[in-house]
Amino acid sequence: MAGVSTATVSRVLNEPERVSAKTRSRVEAAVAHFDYTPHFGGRALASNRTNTVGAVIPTMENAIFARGLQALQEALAEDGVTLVVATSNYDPEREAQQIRALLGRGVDGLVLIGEARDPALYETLERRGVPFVLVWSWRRDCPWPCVGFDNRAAACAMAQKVLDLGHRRIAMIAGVTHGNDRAVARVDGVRDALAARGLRLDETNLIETPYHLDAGENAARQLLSATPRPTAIVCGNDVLAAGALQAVRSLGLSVPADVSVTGFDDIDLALVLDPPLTTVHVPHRRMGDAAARLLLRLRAQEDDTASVVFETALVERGSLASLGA
Amino acid sequence: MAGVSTATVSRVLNEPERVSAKTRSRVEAAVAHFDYTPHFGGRALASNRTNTVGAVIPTMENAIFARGLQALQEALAEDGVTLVVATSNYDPEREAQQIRALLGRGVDGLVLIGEARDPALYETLERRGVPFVLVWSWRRDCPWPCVGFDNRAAACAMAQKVLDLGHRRIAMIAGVTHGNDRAVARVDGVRDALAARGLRLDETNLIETPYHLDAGENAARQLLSATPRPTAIVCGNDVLAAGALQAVRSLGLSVPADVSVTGFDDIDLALVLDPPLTTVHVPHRRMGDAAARLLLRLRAQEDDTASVVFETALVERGSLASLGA
DNA sequence: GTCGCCAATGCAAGCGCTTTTATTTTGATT
DNA sequence: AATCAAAATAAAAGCGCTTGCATTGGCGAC
Repeated sequence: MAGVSTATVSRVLNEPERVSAKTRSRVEAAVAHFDYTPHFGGRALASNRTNTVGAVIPTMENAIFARGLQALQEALAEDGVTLVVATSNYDPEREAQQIRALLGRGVDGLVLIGEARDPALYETLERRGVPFVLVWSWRRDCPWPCVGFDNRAAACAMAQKVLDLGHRRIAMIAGVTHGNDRAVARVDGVRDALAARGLRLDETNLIETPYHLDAGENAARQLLSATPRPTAIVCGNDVLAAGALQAVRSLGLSVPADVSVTGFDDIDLALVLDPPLTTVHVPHRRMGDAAARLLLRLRAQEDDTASVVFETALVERGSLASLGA
Repeated sequence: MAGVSTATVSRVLNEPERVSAKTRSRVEAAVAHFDYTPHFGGRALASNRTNTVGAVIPTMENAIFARGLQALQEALAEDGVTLVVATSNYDPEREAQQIRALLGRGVDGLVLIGEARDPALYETLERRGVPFVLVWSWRRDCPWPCVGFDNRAAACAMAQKVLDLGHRRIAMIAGVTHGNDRAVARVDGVRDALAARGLRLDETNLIETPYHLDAGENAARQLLSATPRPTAIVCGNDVLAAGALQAVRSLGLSVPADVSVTGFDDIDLALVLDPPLTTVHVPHRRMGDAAARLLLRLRAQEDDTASVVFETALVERGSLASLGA
């Protein structure tokens, strides 16, 4: 209709500056007139790019991932890249499936949570030449590009704080550590802090449980049934801590007078609890944003593709108090 | 390598039963050996299907959508369909963009939130023949397939309950109604209940605000500064209600002794608040699931493609009490 | 043994786009 | 006006897959 070849139309759509203003406007008029949209498949086939990146997260039901994804998506959208999200429900097997499924869909890049993963998977990724970024975890000398923070150090700092306030009978409700390096690191961090004071986290004071409200509540109830009962419960995330708070309340005890409780992540929930949670603030949105940028740089084969590490901050609110205060 | 034509390979991958067992296993071996994955673009181009459905939601940061999406995705995955998610941030303009972007990506179907939308968009959708399902809203005679509940009736029931408990000075914190039929319906529902008793929601007792904790808190503070102050605040969702609870607390008042507060949605948050929220329970997961099934039926051109309406339930917890109790 | 039929497979034509190469147009320069 | 380089456009060759149709081979019936 514009009286030009398809090649020119393609150029108008992809590199408008290479087409003369006159032709361009004619083509654009035709495009608008027919409400034309390029066929995705044809495009992907011919150019071998999909402008799509995939993310595999454990679950959307945890606010931390939801928020990070939101930022990720927004940053990618700025570069015309679409985000495809899949969930693994904290199951390594399922995560591998989802990654393969996304590769099959021709994603140009991947965002994955954490580092714990079958080496064969990393091999596949490298062989295919699909760039990827690991988010949420970070450790020195990680061989892959990552955007995260030091879970272990952050958990250690939190435990130290608890110790500084005089607590000695400290228990922990951790997330399921199988296939979850963040959960592992958080436990290790707490252990580090205790060890520095010659203490240790014995089996009865450590419960590993899914990141759910109920699970946290049950775990806390169990921990609090010990005699003497712990004076502080360090939790693997805020959701578990919220559950713990429920348990304490239901046992007729009070936080922090009888038991202190700490969280991790600093989601909105932490703020509305009563008492508000002392927790570790993690910059979710900024991580999502940084992950997007790093992935885009990797995709463009740019030089500056160093991992990004974020600082966390201990946020003191009401759920942690000094012993006997 | 398997000594067969590409046509046969294609059949093995798509309609295995049409290939003899012997050939099939040879092809499968070759596929496994080379770790072959079909090229998505080629596939999409030749078959004109992508096995992808798109969803445009306001935000992932609200737990209700996160949970619904999770269910949606799981149900779609059972049929080998991938979900692509985009967000509009409650902006109709942006929603339209995202819908067009998804259409451009060749999605085979769409899941959209609510019904309020430029007719031109619906036209485009129909012209393209892309099936879609509207979720979260439902009203009698809605011309499009939808999976939702009657927001208006539910809000009305909640307001009625508040009235039944003796409250007369009732205020409301609503979500932004522009482009959001759910928010509109909830306000209307409350108005219905009040009107039935000869009352009305005047301007000073209705604040419209984004669905954020802070926003809810500010709105509640403003409402509570009136003299005489309202004895009950009905909120457009649980997040706003949580904010309202904060405001009440910060003013040195107590819930429900001084002010009652109600929510809507029944997210986890409602349960951990103190007092726990009286709210409207909405079956998020079941809606996501039902939406997936309906969309798959539409895609397959099946007959049974009627809209699905869910019942909501009023959940009484501690944040609402009878006046003067 | 031959024929016919059906199941299994191969052949080959696209699907709608991008991109390289070739051609035409433009316009600046002499 | 003629020339030439540069800019703009057209031509055409695929990209990797699916699918309608043609072909083959195997097998039962006569």
